[in-house]
Amino acid sequence: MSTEPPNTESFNRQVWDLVMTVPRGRVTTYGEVAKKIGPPEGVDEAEYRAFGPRWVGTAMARCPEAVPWQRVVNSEGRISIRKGGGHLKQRALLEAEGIRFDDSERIDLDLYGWGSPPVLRQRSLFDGSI
DNA sequence: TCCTTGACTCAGA
DNA sequence: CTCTGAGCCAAGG
Repeated sequence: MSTEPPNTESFNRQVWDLVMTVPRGRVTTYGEVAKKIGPPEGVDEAEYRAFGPRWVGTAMARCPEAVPWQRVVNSEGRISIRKGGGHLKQRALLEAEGIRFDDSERIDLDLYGWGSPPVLRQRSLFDGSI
């Protein structure tokens, strides 16, 4: 098991359900999603820490239409590039939601991260600072 | 059968 | 900041 968890069906469903709750204009990471879900039965913590994020990525690669897949980025706050050009559409969708990318193609997770403080976001939206 | 390829992350150098 | 290795497996060419 590495690219896929023991019970792929169940794990994927959990990933999709969770991502469904990420609000418009916000992003989360593969690692954060994995952490919130926690290791499936029979998978020890160490292994899950190592592969959970990848399993989430695999799940996202197969998500249903209704899932806001564009709101999941990597731990650096960058869009993971893959073959097929999906990353280009992802960037467009995120910008359309009001998410800004800095000069190095990175999203400020303190600002747009799922769990970031509202205060920070408001101030930034107001004067463009931070 | 062998080799490549995955929507990841973190620690080290 | 960049680049590697480790973690370690299934599917397809």
